[in-house]
Amino acid sequence: MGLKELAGNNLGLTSLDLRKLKICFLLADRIEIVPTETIEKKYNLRAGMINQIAEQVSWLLESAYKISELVSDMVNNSQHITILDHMLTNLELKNFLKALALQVKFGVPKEAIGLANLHVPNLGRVYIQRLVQNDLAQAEKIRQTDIEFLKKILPEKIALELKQVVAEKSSTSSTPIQEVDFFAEVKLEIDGSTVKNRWKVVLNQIQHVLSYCSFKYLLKLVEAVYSKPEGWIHKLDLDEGDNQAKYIYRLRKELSLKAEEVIENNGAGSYRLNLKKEEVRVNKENLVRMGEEEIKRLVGKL
DNA sequence: ATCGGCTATAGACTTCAGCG
DNA sequence: CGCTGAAGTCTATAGCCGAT
Repeated sequence: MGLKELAGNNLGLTSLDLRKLKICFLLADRIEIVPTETIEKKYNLRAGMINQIAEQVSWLLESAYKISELVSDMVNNSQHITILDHMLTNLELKNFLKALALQVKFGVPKEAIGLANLHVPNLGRVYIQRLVQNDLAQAEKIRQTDIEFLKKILPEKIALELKQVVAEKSSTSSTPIQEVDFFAEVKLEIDGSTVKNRWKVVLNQIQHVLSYCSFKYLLKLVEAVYSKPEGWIHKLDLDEGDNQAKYIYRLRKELSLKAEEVIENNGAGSYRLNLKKEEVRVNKENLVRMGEEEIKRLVGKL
């Protein structure tokens, strides 16, 4: 059904319904990279208004995503699971909301979210569409593409900038770039500054100050996320002796975590952080500045 | 206050010998 | 061979204590 039929209002929709539908159609067009000029004419709105609508709707979608995440956490900890809860815990729904929020925000198709999220200056929807049409939606593909070809489909300055950003992204990550999750947000931040002998970290937007021992354990777990397959580190690599369970227990307690939440155990004597590399940010400068040899050594491996 | 050594206990899970 | 129960392993959670 197009706008004209809707405007004819054969379905007896209220004007409020029509307004909502108009925004839906508008945003859908925008995601499919219909040129802004066309959208302006079709919906009789100017670009500024269109961007504002996208911004607001994206924010609401992002909120819906956050709620779905919270509810699923609550449900995971409860015994009573209804069909509704299943819908809310559904990973697909969460991912859908998150992706849609970003799609609406940037006004690009799903496969181009990562590209838009690179925030390359002046790389707007239209240029992104050219990249998508040339099967260059993934950073890795752009990395492998000759700069001369990029210059043909993008203005030279943007092409050079894009190449550079993509190269930087891959050098900070040891895995191939296609595995990088562009949706990832920082969940754990190792700040590394100290407050009265306690070390600052931020987990899920909540700040904690850890004892040296707990902090060291956390840093070792982070290092394993970077260096080991699946991020598992055996307790004997964590520490000598046989107190590891106790120290992990103390670390969890200082982070207000329950067992198996964020810090997992695999039943074979290994522990890991249930986080992706992209979800962890380490302030290396701070850590090195503290001058602790052991900490410096760990930072060197990141 | 923090750390690390030692100890204990409950519970989940695995292994294995012995039995029918 | 499959089943069962005992023994063993591993973890989470603790407590106590002495050193710093």
